[in-house]
Amino acid sequence: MSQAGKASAGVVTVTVDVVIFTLRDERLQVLLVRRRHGPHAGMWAIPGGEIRPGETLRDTALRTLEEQTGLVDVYLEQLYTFGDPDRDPQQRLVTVSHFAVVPATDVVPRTTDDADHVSWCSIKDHPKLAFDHAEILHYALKRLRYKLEYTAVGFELLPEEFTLTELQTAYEIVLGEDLDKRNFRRKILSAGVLEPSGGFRSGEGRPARLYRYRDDAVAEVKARRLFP
Amino acid sequence: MSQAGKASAGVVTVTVDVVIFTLRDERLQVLLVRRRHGPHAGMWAIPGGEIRPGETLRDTALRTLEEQTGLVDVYLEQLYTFGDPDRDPQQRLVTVSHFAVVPATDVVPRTTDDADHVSWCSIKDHPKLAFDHAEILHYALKRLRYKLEYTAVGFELLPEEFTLTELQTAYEIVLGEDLDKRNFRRKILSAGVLEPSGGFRSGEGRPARLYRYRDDAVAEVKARRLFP
DNA sequence: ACAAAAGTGTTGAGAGTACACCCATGC
DNA sequence: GCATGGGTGTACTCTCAACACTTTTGT
Repeated sequence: MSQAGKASAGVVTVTVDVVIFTLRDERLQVLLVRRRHGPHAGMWAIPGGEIRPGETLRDTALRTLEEQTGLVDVYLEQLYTFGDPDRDPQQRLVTVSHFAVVPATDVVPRTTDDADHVSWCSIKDHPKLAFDHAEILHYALKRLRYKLEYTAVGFELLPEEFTLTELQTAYEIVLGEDLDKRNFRRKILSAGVLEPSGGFRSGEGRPARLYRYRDDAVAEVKARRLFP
Repeated sequence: MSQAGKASAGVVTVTVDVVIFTLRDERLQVLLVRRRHGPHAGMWAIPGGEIRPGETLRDTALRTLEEQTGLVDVYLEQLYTFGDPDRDPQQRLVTVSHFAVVPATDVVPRTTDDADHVSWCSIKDHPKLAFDHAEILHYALKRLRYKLEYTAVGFELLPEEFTLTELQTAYEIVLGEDLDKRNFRRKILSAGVLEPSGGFRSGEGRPARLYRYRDDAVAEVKARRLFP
């Protein structure tokens, strides 16, 4: 292929994108922005931006998160790095994608210098996205579902206190399948990661006991081995 | 922090590193190179290099792999991207790390323009490494062990034909624990991913039946759910 | 015949799954 | 008193883990 010598790979722009998940209106949603500038101006995209000197990649992601939602201290992890040479016609663009999970609260998205519209959007019905962002979104969803099965990310979707039915509903929405109430409760309680907060939530029927996630809980992974 | 405007994050160098695993001498080993140039000249490091125009990140990793080992068509996956601002004092260096798994054959490492020594090295007894490469190595090992439990990477460590005892030994070496022979054989055979090649390997005792991995096998993941 | 490695079954314990009714509250 | 959602237990199946002896070959 190309025989460009070393130290001359040309100008490379490194950006960080963050797929921000939440639960709203009984659906799994992501935050999207409409780009104000650049070759994809006017198109919807995953929020993000260039890395700045002195920032770690995670710093850049956290900054993006705060700029768009005002939230700090949320669940965030690095996802995958996309760097195909033709993903942006203007420049060599390498994007380190992340995903974040924020609680189902009333977060008001904020516009920024780069984005003239910001909006929550259902995962299964999103507009056409800039670059290869649709691919990133799919990958993030796959990973979220996957991690839900063997880690405690699920709790990040809910506010600090929640009922068991709310938790079950969150799992059902993300996994896209129904779960048995009695089995769900037995399993989640026997895992020992929840504690009753003491409060109750009153609604239409019998009040539901509120729980919180024990932060001293070790949400350990016990994958069933496929082979050995 | 720094208020560098957009499109001015300065010069960023993007490199791709590849942690190459193999089995040699009853140990899990990785390929290391001794750097010929740069701030870490004379130090051992994980092989890799800068991305070139027209190359995908995977292309760069595959090229590195071929330059160092001559191997093509091996197992390779992206691992994690490291980009802390202080990992190289000279420049902003973002490294997309990968890991590869190559069969336990007699691969002769090759030196390159960048590396005056190349050598296999036991994973648990490696020299001090340049940059944050020790961290990358640890992370790669963790991921390899992890994937071994729910995918078919294990087979990539062996030549095309192998005995069940060889396969079990490979698993034991990587996982660092002993496995029960009967349970191992029952489980691996009932998974339906192996087929007898028809041959036998003669050694000290009774000849062992040779197997190969069925490339039409779907090595599906069945993680046991932790919570729901 | 003996050394050396290959090969082979059973049992008990724990986890997963399917399934239907009573309970506490607000109106 | 009734509608609404909260809360509870049991039986069957399947997978996992522990465990020891026979078979085939080379010398």
